Amino acid sequence: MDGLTVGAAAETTGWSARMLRYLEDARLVVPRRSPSGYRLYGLRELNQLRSLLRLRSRFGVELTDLAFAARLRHDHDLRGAVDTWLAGSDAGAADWVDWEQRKHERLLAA
Amino acid sequence: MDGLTVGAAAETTGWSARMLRYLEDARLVVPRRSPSGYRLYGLRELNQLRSLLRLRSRFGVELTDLAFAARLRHDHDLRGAVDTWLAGSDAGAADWVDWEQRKHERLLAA
DNA sequence: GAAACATTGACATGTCTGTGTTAAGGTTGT
DNA sequence: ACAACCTTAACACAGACATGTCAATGTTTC
Repeated sequence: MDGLTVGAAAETTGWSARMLRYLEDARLVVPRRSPSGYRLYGLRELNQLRSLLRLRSRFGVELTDLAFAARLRHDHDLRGAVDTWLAGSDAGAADWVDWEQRKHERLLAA
Repeated sequence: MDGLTVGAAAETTGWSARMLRYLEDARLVVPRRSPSGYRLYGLRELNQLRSLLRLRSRFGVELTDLAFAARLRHDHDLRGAVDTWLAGSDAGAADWVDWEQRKHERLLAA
């Protein structure tokens, strides 16, 4: 029986059982299941849960923020688009001129 | 007359004037001001607004997501913490717990 | 000086997030 | 077999997010 059931995991991590199920829905911390369908939290998941609590309390990170960061990490197109947007938005970006120039040409063409 | 006023900027970009003010509150697109306090949108801001629209429609990126991405880019501590957390929950993590677990999974799958 | 714009501030609303609770039923351990 | 767990599903609700709209007031333009 390696793995804590949802109530035990809740008690040792500080989350509520409800939130553990919610976190699974959000695909942020997904435990494996016993043959009868019980959630089983192993060391890995317990560590994820504890560090997630710290992330929230120390940095005010929302769960949606983390989900987005995960998406950024996996979707390379999205990451490029976001990075480009942020670069254009940062005053100190070195490639800003180039970026603006291309958009300007598109503008004039329209 | 360098810079469009909020209504004109709204019309050429496709946003509403209300949303332009909201985006300024969110610090995503911040125009400069005329001496009397009118918002003045230059090329840079107009480009930001247009590409922001594309980001949303093409990738379903929310404004809060973008704000968080901007925060990630500037707050190095936060970025490290988030990256660490994602590494611990990703399949490709180098963490020993994860490594151990993946070894088991590979064995079981074989 | 009036029309047409701008400003801030507030109220309204629909949707989503985070969380608790409760109901109807399956599983486990003593 | 009975208590104490677990499961999913649903209702509830406060707070935030994304928008619209309206009011009171200042600015630009003709």
